[in-house]
Amino acid sequence: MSVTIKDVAKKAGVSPSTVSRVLSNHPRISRETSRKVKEIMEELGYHPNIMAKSLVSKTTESICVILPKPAEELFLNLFFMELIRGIVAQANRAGYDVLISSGGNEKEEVEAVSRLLHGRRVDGAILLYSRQNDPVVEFLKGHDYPFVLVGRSDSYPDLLSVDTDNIQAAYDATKHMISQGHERIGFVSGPPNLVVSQDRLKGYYKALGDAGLEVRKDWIVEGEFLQDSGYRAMSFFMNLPERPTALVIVDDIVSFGVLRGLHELGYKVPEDVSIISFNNISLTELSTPPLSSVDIGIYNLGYTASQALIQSIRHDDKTVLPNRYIIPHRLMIRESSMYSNSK
Amino acid sequence: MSVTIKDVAKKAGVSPSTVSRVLSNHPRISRETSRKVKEIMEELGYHPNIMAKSLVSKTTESICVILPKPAEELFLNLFFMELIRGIVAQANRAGYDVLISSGGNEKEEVEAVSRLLHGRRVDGAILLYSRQNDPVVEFLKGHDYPFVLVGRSDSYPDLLSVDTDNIQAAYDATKHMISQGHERIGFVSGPPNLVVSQDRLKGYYKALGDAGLEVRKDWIVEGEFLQDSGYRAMSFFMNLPERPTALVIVDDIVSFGVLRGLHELGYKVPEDVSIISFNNISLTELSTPPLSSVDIGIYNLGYTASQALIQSIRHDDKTVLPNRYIIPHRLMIRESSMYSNSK
DNA sequence: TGATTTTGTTAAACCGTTTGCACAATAATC
DNA sequence: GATTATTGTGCAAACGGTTTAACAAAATCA
Repeated sequence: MSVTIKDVAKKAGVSPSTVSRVLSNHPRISRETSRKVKEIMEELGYHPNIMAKSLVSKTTESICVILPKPAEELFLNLFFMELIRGIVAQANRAGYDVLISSGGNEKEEVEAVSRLLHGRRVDGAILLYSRQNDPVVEFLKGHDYPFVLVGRSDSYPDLLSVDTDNIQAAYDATKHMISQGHERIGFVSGPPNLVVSQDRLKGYYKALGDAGLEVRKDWIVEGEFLQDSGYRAMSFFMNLPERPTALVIVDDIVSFGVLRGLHELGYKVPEDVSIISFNNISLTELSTPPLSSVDIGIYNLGYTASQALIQSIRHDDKTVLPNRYIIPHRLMIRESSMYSNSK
Repeated sequence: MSVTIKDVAKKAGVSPSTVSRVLSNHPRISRETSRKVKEIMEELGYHPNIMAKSLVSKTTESICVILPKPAEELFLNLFFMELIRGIVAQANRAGYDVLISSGGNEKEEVEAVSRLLHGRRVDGAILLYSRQNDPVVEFLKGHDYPFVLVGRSDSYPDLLSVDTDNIQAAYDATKHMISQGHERIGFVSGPPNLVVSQDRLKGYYKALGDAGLEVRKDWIVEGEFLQDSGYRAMSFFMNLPERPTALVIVDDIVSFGVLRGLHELGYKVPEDVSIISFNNISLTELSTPPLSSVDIGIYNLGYTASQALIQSIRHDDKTVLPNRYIIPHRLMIRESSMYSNSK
């Protein structure tokens, strides 16, 4: 049927092993033989059978990405796609293929991962934003399979992971507001049990502290990563006798809620309230006004995760590799915070 | 190292072939043997080596998805992720794995696909929104590999494809505006060379015709799938002596531009202008006001594509399969078009 | 009861590669 | 010129399964 190494060997008048050696650039193959064999391969349209190859080499040159179960927060799709792009780009460059898998629930996820790794279909796995006590993590750890975590590295500080420095990111965002002249800066946080919420809050505290500004509990509101949370936070702030003039918001999607609320009440952004949030999903440029946001380099997160995983797969244990990568962030200042608050 | 079929065989006191037969539910295996072997497999933690299996079976139980080269229009990410979710869900259910691939340019894409299919790494491919004269399509067609097109089926009417009935979708959207009492309905189209723009325009014409409404060339504007296009279309319309009271817009992202422009000029949606657009990407609910949109079932497109491809891979040529699947759409009516225009 | 069919199992070949070892031919060394 | 190293290639055994053909034992038939 399809042309094999033997066909090439026969036609070239050499043994299959020689052909194989030509393929892998074995040093002991003569210039001449190599040339001839390659010619025949071209002529016959030979393509190595990846399955056969990985059967003997015990390595598949591919990795898998486990998508968290169906994202309730739809906008996460933007996140994931960007991550996947980064992952695929780097993997392909390194000669690896990427397999996407997802399960309806945790049990199915473990089954999928188990099939892929036990069945020797992939060499390692990338986990996206895993929750704490993730059974998939336990599985992978238990079987010593190579894998890398994207985000939430704090839940598993000893594991290979790629993450954002959320404390610093929040520090920078808050600092930006301060440098615009704001002194009354509120914070809209996410679910308090998530490390990302905690870290961003910490950065906010730190920036206020460093600037000698007072922390006011009533200028901090917790919520979900949902538009509605933003809306509610906004009405809370706007009803205060003393209102913040700037808001640092834990996620872009929450900002959309805030924007909408402010718009309904007739407040102007950034004149009445300045806003900056996190993640810089592609919608931030589209909102009215365009939203300042901390770009956390999502593509880069994926790219680096892929790289780290492949490195760890190929690793020969002679040297020791870093197990934690922090991707730099940067402020994307847009209209929503372009206003100098001169008292 | 890892436990093989032979280990199981030895421990169970049977031959490897028997174990293999147990695995594939061969009818001639006795109840008793099967039970015992399965027990041992469980005990030893046996997992079949997929590589070995597919080496002999010449089938990999996996498919690949070719991502178009880096989307300039970022929002396409939402599209793709949703599609991929659908593809992966159905593939996994059918016992197939999904491999994601993307190339920086057309040449690389062909190389990637060639490696995957010639190398017997995957059994078939899914192409997302391929352009016309796609070299990847030519490659797959030329080698008789199974594949399916998502969208743009009109460029290749004879190939297996999954698509939306864009004419009908636009017809329905326009009809909706008419039923709200609008008689001056404008259309914001996309690039005129794309089949999707053409089809949606056709549907718009048809609906107007059926309702006995006049088609006015100055109420039709062409542009890109970009926010800016919407903005420009909006200013064009608003400067006309006789302005439309409703707009049918070829894509959600374009609508965002329109919304923004209207907002800046102080027009109210839907009171001054009603709006509906297409695709219902997850942002439509977030805009101010929430945007009416024709949901084209993106997840479903992916799901069906996956199904169709796997069916075609497994197909035994005895029966003939449909080669074109149309995914139903439905109107998602939100605030932007909830206004009865009584003259 | 002997012949025939059915049932359950196995031995061996094969799928397409890689790779350790052997070996001849050539080159380098003394 | 004999000895040793180097270079280029082939043989055959894996890798972990599936599958064809063969066969003994049990069941069915006449």
